[in-house]
Amino acid sequence: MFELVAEGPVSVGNLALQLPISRPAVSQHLRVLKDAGLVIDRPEGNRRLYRVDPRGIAELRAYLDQFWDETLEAFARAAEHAHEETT
Amino acid sequence: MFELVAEGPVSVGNLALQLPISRPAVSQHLRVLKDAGLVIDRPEGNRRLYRVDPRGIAELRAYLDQFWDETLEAFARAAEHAHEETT
DNA sequence: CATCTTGGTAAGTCGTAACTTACCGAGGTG
DNA sequence: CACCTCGGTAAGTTACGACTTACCAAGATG
Repeated sequence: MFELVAEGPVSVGNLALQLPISRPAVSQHLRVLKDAGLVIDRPEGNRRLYRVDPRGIAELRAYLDQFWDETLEAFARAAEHAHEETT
Repeated sequence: MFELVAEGPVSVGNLALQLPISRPAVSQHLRVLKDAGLVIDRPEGNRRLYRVDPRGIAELRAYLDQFWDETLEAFARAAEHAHEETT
């Protein structure tokens, strides 16, 4: 779903065609993604085109980076302890 | 859950104490995270210590980066089209 | 070796996420 | 302005994820 949206602006109906679920189901998925700040939609005449929101992706990346940092810190602490024992 | 594990190596029971769920529930969560490659566990005497797997985090970041790139690409294509129309 | 601690697994319950069909409103088109 | 396409919303069902209790295996400890 998200991967399809990432390929470029797509309409709801178009997405439904490429997925094994109904159009309303797609609509509901998109609402969740939109609420999560991961996609943006804009009206294009009769239809609505959805695309990925770079800011959402960036936010998610930042969140992951936090874990990355904490993991490294934890490693550092563990290494220190090991050193103490050896010392 | 994941945030607690990120703070450093923790035992299953210790996690359960800090969470509003039972120990088996924690165990099951950890199995999912482990299957997803996001955490690693190692036996420590009687207990098992869990910690975040940096490789899993890196993989997830890489995956996100893909969306980031595709989004930028889509933007580039859109910009080109707009240019054509203006030209 | 009896017993305690620790953690994983099994089985079952329960809440809710994900889907369906049916319906409605808005925008395009003859 | 009748009619089509497109998409969101409502209501209902159904499958599944998250939890519980009960049980079992493995390691520590007297």
